[in-house]
Amino acid sequence: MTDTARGTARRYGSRPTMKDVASRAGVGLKTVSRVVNGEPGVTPDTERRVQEAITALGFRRNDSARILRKGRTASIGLVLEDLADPFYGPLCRAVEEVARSHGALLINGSSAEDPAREQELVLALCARRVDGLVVIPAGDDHRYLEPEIAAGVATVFVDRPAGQVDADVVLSDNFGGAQDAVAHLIAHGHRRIGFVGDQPRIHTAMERLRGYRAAMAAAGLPVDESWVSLGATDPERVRSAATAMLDGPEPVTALFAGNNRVTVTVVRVLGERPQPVALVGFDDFELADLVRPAITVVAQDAARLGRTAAGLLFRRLDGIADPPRRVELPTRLIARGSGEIPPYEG
Amino acid sequence: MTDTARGTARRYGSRPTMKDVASRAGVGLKTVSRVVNGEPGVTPDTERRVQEAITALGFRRNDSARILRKGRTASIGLVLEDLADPFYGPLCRAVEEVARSHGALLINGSSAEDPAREQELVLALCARRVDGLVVIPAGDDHRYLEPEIAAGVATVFVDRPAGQVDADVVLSDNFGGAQDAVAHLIAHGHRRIGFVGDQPRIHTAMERLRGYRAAMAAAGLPVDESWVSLGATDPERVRSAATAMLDGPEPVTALFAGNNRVTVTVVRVLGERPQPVALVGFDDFELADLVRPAITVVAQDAARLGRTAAGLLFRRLDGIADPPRRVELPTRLIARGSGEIPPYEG
DNA sequence: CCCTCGATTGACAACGTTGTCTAGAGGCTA
DNA sequence: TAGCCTCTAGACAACGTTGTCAATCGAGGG
Repeated sequence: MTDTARGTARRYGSRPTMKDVASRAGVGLKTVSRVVNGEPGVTPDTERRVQEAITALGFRRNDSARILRKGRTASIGLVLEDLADPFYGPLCRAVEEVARSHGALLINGSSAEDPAREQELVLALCARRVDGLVVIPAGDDHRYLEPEIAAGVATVFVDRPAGQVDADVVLSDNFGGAQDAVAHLIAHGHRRIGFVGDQPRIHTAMERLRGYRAAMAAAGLPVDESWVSLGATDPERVRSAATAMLDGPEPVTALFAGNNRVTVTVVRVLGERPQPVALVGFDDFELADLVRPAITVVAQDAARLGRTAAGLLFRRLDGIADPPRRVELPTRLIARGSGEIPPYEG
Repeated sequence: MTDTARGTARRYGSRPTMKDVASRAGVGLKTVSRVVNGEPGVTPDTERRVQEAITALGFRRNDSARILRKGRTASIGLVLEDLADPFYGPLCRAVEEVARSHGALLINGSSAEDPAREQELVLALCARRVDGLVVIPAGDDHRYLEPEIAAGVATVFVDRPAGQVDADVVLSDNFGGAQDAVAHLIAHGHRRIGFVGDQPRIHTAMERLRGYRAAMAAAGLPVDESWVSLGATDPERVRSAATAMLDGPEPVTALFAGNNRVTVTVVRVLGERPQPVALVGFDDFELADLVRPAITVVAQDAARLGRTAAGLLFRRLDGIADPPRRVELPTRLIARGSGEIPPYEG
């Protein structure tokens, strides 16, 4: 296929290049480049001829080649746990908005809480030469990122700290939020309070557990180990864990649910029981105010987490190289009723 | 900076290339390429030397260059309305999973329901030479995509049909679902039913309106135009639209809410009124069963929409070139109570 | 009329990878 | 030992763009 032939009838699947545009417009390659990029030094007449050729051929600049040449991809990577989780949607969107305001695209992937998959995704993004990474860690050892960070891939961790790597991190005050939640229940007369949390290898789960224990200790209350469940995340296991606490030998009179999915399941479980049971959940969720009783929660601002992280990232990309920061965002207890239910002694 | 120097101490921000690995291992460039890609024809000893050099330098293949050379990016683009919307999270995740199973990454962006932004995003993705596109249209004219589609960018539209362009499309049965919803209300004795829908330029909004009218007509019921509200999407306007219908001269006794966000707002409005009002919402949402009364909805399977679309897309990428398909997925009426509330005559 | 200067334009190399092709080493057969 | 074949390995071009630099042209000044 000759260049002339390409200029008029191209094969399906192959796209015209600047060379094709150039030969059709009767100008040099570099002139096309100048027109495409709006660089000065092209007469209006030449520019018009080039524009016509561009339109006629349906030319669109190949950014792969541009990226290769320029060394910057104008894209950032986001690795999170699960896009379908309502907590991460707003976070992702917030990161996207910041990226957009800096002219960057967002490539993202879900780790499904699997460290191997997290690593695979992160390294795939590095191979694409994303300018920076926002990572919600699934694993607890990120040393595999060291060569990448050393090579200049700006990296910010969100929601959970990185393992074994010194980098920017943006967290919620999980410890303080959990303390507030449990203190709220204690203030309403509860002494036996259960905690249904996430996998123990997840940092937020342990921080929330720590907050739970601290609040209990601060009130001089003992914690029976049968009141603590970790790692039950699927609805069925959450259900049986909660039921065991409520019907056990030392029955709890209130529950603190460790994340939004756990809360939703616990709400269902409690709804089936004859007597009301107090509940505070970590993470706010839509309609929490419309369930009866309305659910008291410790709210994190997911969008703010994302915005803050992306902001830090672009700060790094702008060349600011001060030591890694650790930002902790406050949580907010939203009392809606379910936390004020007094203890019910069966 | 000499090649030797690069091999030992590289400048921050510049990464080693295959050339660096090759000179460090004392082999040719192509041999490194072979090792990196697991191609045969390398003796174990040579391979070991190359691997050592790779590890020592922290080499990672530059996929930008690879993409440029191979012509395939192994990435697909997804343009949707808003990632923070709980309807799109699962859809996005489903597309991602299909992409992953085909070894592709997902680049996505939110159009924020703005046609100009949709076009900007789509064309940016085309410039990146994504292999294919999944688009949830915001605009109604997609002729700007014609050169891209002609050039081989496989494109599938989801949730709403494309405008002026012949391409694969995956939809929910919005018309049928709306009919079901309204018929359900009619079956429970309602004769004056209001519809609070999305912007009229959105295809799904018009289809649902059409279903509403068809169901009313099928039951021989007149529709007072004060019962139809289109375009009120923000909570404040939905609130006043619903209130106007409920308190107007021809007050409605039931409401059909046109999408998940509208439904949530309407639930709030109804919760503040003394007497119960029947409601069916389009789109299911978490906790719809826990609100009192539990909300009857017409459910779409967002994940299935995404899976189906991505499946069609990869079919095209595998070279199957039959005429564009239009797939319509069924909706499901989930009766939970709010639709069975009988008419209350104030 | 010649020289200079600024503006416009294009030739060429480079970005880092992969596909093609060829060279060389070594083993086997006749 | 010659001839052939297989296997390993590297040289080189190409992908489509952008940065550098040099060439050309017209205008204006001496």
